[in-house]
Amino acid sequence: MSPRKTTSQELTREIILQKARTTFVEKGFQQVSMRSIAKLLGCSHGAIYYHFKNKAELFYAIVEEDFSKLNYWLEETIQGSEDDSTKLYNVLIRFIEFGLNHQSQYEIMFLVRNTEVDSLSQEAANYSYQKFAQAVQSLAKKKLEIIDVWSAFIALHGFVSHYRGYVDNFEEAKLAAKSHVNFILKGLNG
Amino acid sequence: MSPRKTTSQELTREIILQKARTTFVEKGFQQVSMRSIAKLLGCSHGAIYYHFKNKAELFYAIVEEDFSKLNYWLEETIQGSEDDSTKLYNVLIRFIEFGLNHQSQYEIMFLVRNTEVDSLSQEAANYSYQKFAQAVQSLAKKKLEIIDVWSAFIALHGFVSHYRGYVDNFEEAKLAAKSHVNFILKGLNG
DNA sequence: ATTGTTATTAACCAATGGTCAATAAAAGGA
DNA sequence: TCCTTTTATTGACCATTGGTTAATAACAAT
Repeated sequence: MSPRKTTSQELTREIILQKARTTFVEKGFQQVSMRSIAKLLGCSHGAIYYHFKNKAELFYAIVEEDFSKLNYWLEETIQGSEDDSTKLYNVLIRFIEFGLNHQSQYEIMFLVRNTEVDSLSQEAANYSYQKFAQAVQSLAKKKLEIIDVWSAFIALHGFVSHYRGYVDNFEEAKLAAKSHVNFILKGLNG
Repeated sequence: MSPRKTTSQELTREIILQKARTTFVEKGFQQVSMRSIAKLLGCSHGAIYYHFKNKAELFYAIVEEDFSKLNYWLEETIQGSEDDSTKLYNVLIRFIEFGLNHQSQYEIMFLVRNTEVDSLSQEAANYSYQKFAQAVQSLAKKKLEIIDVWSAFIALHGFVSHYRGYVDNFEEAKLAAKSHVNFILKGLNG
């Protein structure tokens, strides 16, 4: 009989995002229901729909934050003080690192082909790829074919796309990642 | 008031598989419901559960057939009469070709991390990789590191995993596929 | 005919994503 | 202080989903 909580315990966008993030990261998009998030928040599922249009939009709000983190990270690597070949290596490794440490987000951005989330994520994914391509091209020893940069990206994507679910974080796949990156560098430099 | 149809139109495992296959391939695992298959078959969804334990098992029965096709195809390529480097190229291309022409099946085998289908698909996926690794190793010019074979596989997987959903079949991504395979060959031979 | 097996139905269950009228708390005047 | 408007929340409701199961009709064997 209390259709509204007192100010102190009111539901904010930020509080929802915070709780939803950890839950999505733990269990993945499909396995999390709006009702389960509501239960964790101690509110009704209807309340969440007041703050977010639907499940996809709630999720996307989370994803967006993380992707700007990735872009920033790539940018930072380019600006760094190491020599170019080290930087290039780092860009590739860090892409994998990001993918495996933000599996749920990576899934939505680069894997899910669900019409619900598609139009939103497509744009951001493209932007992130542009950042990546730009980084690789500016750091490579020789002038690269754009198609080879694309292949390098696809090969990285394959790594993340496979190891996601098998490992919990980047650390667990670090060795394999390093070796895979060296394989890709052979493709780029050869 | 007719809890059973006459013999001529009886529901068999084969008829279900046939109809379900085309539907799954068209729309993907998640987008197809047991009820929608039943509607196409002109029976109730309960009837399907008589023939298959659940949705995952029905789908897996379909996947299994297609994967034995892939294994056979790889085998056939190794046995062929071309020279080894052509054969190697073909093995890589054909893996992609299979992936893009059987997207729904590929998804379940190599992408889905859903506990419902997992234990079943894991085995078959492993077996297919063994076939692939064996083929690549026997066809390469020089003795390959197993980790490099693995990287090649992961890189191919990335290609399929990305283009699935964007293209309807292999033909539409053929050019990109050829270029990607050449990229991978540089990694293997360099 | 009787019996047992096989196939099919339809009613049922618990979840899900999503909508919406009702309503109470808060905020802002007068 | 009282009245009004805005804002946030609830919970009942809807359609759809995957899955279960008792009832029963069709068939085959005896």
